[in-house]
Amino acid sequence: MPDDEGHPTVEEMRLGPVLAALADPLRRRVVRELAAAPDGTARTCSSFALPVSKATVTHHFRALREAGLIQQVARGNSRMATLRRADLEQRFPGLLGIVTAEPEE
Amino acid sequence: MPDDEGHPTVEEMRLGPVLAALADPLRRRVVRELAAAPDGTARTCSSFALPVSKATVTHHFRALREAGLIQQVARGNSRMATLRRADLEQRFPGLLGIVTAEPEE
DNA sequence: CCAGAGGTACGATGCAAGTCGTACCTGAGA
DNA sequence: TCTCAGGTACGACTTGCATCGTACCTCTGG
Repeated sequence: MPDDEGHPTVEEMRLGPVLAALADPLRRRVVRELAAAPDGTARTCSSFALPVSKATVTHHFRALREAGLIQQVARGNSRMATLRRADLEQRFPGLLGIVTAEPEE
Repeated sequence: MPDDEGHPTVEEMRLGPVLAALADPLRRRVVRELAAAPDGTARTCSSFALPVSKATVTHHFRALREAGLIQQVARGNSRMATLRRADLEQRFPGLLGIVTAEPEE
């Protein structure tokens, strides 16, 4: 069962929601940028400078979080997002590499 | 440029449409069944016995075809569908394996 | 030749998704 | 303390998607 903030466990990750989350180019961009950074890198939602409103940013990060792609932890004022790299590699080996290999859109 | 029937070339395959096509469980089921069969296996749309109407089946196969996942060739009365296994492995290595590894839904 | 099966095309419908504005809450910092 | 930036919640709107029925085309088999 997902926790209070909607993070599924590794076993709870489903391919359908994961692929649906990655079908959106903005969300793939977030995953790509996190994957390009050192493992464990935590960034705020706003640091990605997505070309949409704040409300829409929240919407996209929820989709990523509930699919299991990222983890969000409250850190003071903001919520830092980290890529669940090891979990993803265990559950869907190679998927992250495919997203990373995609050229900028 | 895609051909008359909407098949993209390997270079034209885009991750977004491919992931969007695979986000649907019915379409993943088609890909899984084709991937489980010997390479080159050609099946008719109706042979998958999808639990939807004929019109919807056509819709799903078009999505798969235009994303580049399958190839459809007219064979007499029907259109045989084959998995573009080698093309997919070249363009998105490992993706097919991830879909295949998914348990029946 | 004709009936039927396999598919497509088109229009309609219902629902989910992406988007936004606004209001609101909560820490950080002046 | 007060202001502001980071996020969330909610409602509204629009677009896209999955779905269907129906009509239609085209082969194949009797």
